[in-house]
Amino acid sequence: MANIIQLIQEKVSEAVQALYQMEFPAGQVPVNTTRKEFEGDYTVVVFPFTKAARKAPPVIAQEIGEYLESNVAEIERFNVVKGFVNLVVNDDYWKNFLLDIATVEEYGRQPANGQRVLVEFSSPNTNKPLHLGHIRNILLGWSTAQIMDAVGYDVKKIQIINDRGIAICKSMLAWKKYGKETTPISTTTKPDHFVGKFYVLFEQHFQEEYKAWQTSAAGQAVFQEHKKAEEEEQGFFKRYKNHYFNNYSELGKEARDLLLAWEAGDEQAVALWKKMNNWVYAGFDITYDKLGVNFDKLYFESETYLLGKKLVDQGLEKGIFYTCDDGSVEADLTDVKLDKKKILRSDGTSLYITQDLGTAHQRYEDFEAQKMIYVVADEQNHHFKVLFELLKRLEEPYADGLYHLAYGMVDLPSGKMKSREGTVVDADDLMTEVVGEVQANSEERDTLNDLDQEQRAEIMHQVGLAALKFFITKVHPKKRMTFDPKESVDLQGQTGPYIQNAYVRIQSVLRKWEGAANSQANAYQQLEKEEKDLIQLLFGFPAILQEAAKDYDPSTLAQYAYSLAKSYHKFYHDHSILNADTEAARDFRLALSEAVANSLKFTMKLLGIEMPSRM
RNA sequence: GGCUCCGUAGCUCAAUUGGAUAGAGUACCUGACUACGGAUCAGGCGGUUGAAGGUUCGAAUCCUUCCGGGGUCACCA
Repeated sequence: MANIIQLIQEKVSEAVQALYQMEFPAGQVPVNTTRKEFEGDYTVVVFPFTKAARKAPPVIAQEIGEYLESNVAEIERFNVVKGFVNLVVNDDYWKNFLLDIATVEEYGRQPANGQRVLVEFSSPNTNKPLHLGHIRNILLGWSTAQIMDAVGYDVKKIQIINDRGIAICKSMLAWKKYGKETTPISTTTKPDHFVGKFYVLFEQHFQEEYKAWQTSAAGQAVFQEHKKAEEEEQGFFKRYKNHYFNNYSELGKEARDLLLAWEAGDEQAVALWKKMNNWVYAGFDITYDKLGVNFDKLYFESETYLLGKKLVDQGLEKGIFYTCDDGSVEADLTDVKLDKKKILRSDGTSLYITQDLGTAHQRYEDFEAQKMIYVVADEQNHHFKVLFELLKRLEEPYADGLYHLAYGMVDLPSGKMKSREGTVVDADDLMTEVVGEVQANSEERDTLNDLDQEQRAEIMHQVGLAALKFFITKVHPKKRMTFDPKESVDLQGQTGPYIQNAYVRIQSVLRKWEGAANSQANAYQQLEKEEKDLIQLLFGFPAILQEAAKDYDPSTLAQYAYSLAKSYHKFYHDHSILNADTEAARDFRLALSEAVANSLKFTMKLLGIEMPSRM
């Protein structure tokens, strides 16, 4: 069956050729869905043809409308408003389309295209638990992976775990000093939270030490010597913190010594490092599991941080990089406005960018993917521009397939999340909270009392996570978003549970219907407006999926799922299904309901949201 | 300061990529089925799309300038 939009485009192109001898590519003919205040399904905008036609827009619109009406069987009639032709597609077309797809579980899914794509997301540090920022990252990454899979790619989900460096050493040191051999089990603490607690403890002790130093003779001397003109003491010491950590701090020295010991392969340091990281991984696994996500491969920074030096050598040979007087290596990207970039330290050790060069190359060797998507917050836009430019200059074969899926940070109503001020929203706490809200709500409603505890718990988890996930994924990735915990537990209105409820209603109807298999749906005449709205939404889905994949933007799917659910709720309210006037109407509406349920389920799956059949 | 992203209803977000009278949810007010699930539906209130110019049949969308906010400009990651 021909796609009606493409058909209209082709025929308009044909009409313009016949009527005005104008070449106009079919693909560029503007066809929009008709605004609801006018009669029609699709609208052709005729302004682009005015120059060639040398006629007034309404006249052109009339002529094109007449051409389509008599040359396209599916076009029943039309009307003209200014330069717009509103076209009415006949009911048979919509009916046939609906019956074709009604039982297709994942209408819109594309066949495999033979290409592979890697999606990197989450990528946590191992010194503290996951928080709200990670959740946005993970939802985006997971959803993007599902979307790429749905349009035909072979997708591999990966994360790089930042398991080394000074941060984890801080947690390690704090545990050694103040931990008294306690463990997650002995304190019945979720293990990643246990490790995070020691990171916080380190920061507290360090802060105390720093405060004391500030008022000491040594601290005051440094202040007097290094302060800028007119600089206040408070501002100076805030700025000086890193320098203090590296040059004066006792705790800083101990932490750095621990890092050096680790790098030298010191047995005790490595053993402690392993112990604490394993605690964190055990904790992450629980969180990932609750979020319903998983990965195909993990990369550990401790294993990859030395990669990249080979690429540096290659770059030097090719003349892309050069060695500075002090022995450090640099790339000059000033011609593309990216300034100069250090690639190696003067002592020959790697930098962040060096690692990323190396891991990109390594991933290509591991997977031979044509595309790699990095889901990383937009504060790293510059870093990725530089990284991609360097990989291009190194003529890496995948360089054209690199994409940084940058997303805006998540703010709270009170402002930015700050770990130092304790305003960071913990991922586990957040999930517990939404599920708790659902539970309270569900008890009032009392619709699940025939189920056992476990089944109920699963449903409430699904509903709670739907609320949380939809709240986040409905926002365009690029935008910085405000996360209001109060609103995120809403279960009414433009929410995940609202969409689930549409699905649940359909399941309930389908359960009640135990009719014969030979459907009368085909005999149905005269579509109701609400039915047509639903069919047109379903019809538009493949294009929306394509768009979501092209733009790496799950939010368009969230918007689609919401409007489909909304239209269904209205349809359900206005029209009786099982008690319809005729058998044909009943059967048609059952088919329509099934199609909507399938599309809702598929779309939500792409967003990482599960659909319960009751709630 | 340079570069970059953003600014839409009180609040949270849309707007078919330049199309018609800028739409949803929320909050507030009002209404709805002895009906297949009321986590629903309908109505009301709410806008100079940060400001001013420009481009054209048409601008929230493109260009210029300004205002406000974020990010970034490390031999940190």
